[in-house]
Amino acid sequence: MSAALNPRKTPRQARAQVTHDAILEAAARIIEGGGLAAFNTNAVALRAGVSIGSLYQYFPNKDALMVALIHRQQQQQLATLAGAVAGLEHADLETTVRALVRAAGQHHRDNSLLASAIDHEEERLPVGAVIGTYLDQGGALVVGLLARHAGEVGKIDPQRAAQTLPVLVRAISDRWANQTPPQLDIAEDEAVRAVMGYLR
Amino acid sequence: MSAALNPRKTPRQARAQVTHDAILEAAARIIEGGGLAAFNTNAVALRAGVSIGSLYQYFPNKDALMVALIHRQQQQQLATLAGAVAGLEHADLETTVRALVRAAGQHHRDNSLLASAIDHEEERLPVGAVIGTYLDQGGALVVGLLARHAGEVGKIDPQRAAQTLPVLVRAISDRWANQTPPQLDIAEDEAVRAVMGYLR
DNA sequence: ATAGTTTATGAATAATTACTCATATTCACA
DNA sequence: TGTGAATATGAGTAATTATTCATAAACTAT
Repeated sequence: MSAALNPRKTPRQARAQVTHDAILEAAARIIEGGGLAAFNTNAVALRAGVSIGSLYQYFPNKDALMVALIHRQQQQQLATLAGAVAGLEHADLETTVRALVRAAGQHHRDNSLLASAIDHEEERLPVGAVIGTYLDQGGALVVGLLARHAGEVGKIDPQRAAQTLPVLVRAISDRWANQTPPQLDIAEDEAVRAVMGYLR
Repeated sequence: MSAALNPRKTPRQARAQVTHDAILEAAARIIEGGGLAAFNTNAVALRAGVSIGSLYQYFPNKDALMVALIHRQQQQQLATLAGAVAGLEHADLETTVRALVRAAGQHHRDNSLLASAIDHEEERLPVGAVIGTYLDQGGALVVGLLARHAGEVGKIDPQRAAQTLPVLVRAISDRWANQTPPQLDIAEDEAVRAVMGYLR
């Protein structure tokens, strides 16, 4: 089956970085457009505007490409959340929670099929260590938040909260955003309610 | 692409029902074992112990098989939850919530890869109407629960709660159950905490 | 400029996989 | 017991798809 899941070669020149990025971006857009069923290496190369050979310069096989994509998506997600709380150091708890919820919801709405694909593939591929890294960083975010509002929250294990809250927000946002028509305001309110309820 | 997603033929004789069921069960086990990446019609037929031709007697294409599988899984999930609250008509709120959480968690733990696969495929395939049916039934469950414990819960829109709570429970259970090693006790506690927090 | 290294190409190959169909078997029912 | 309908078969076909590799082009550094 899949031999190595590690990158085959690291881009050294600038153009190589461009190619590398284009491939990952194309993979993301392909999955977002048609799900895992549409995800194949030839389609990715085509969409990226590079040859299929170039794809295999950087990724030894399809699973390795998926692993890299998971990695990339976690980075973006973390950056989105960090950006959402930047500048809110002195806001109250609910304001901060709402900002996080809104950012997470937005990010996820824009990458709905991709997010569920990654959820699925994470379970199948040995990416535990990689995920752990981002969980730790996301955890630090939550820990800081809880520390700042220690008075307003109940007895909470920050490590637990750091894992529970993101998936909670995401699931609720998903449910309400995928209605027809999407209920974005309800999505936000419900997620905030759940988070605040959990915290108190 | 996928022409029709409807079943091609409905089993009339008992042996046909057996074949039909075996195919769906095999599909479920294949996905649970290897994810969507392992899900192909030849493998399903082999695992089911029937010929590939038999599979196509009942399902016009691979997507139709997936749709039928989604249908089946929703039925099982609903039955599991209904079973969990049967006999708990006079229990207190937290006890009932915990029973529901435990049942949902168990069900998903046994079908972790399958559940995430269905999550993903639901978004891609036009199964909105089918899903709506099960949501409504699950909603009725929640509505009844809230009515019985009206005094213990805050101001809640039952229709909202009926959509928010199931996905919330599931997401949290999933997150903690998919750790290595699985943290089943934490999963349950975190889900109960979130639900109770939401309700109050 | 030159040589060595990195990057890009894409036709070709090998495997995998969705799906068909002509035929055989089993059933329901008279 | 015979007959038509329902069910089952699986080798075979046509597509699709993962992956390779020999070659060319572009870049870096001397």
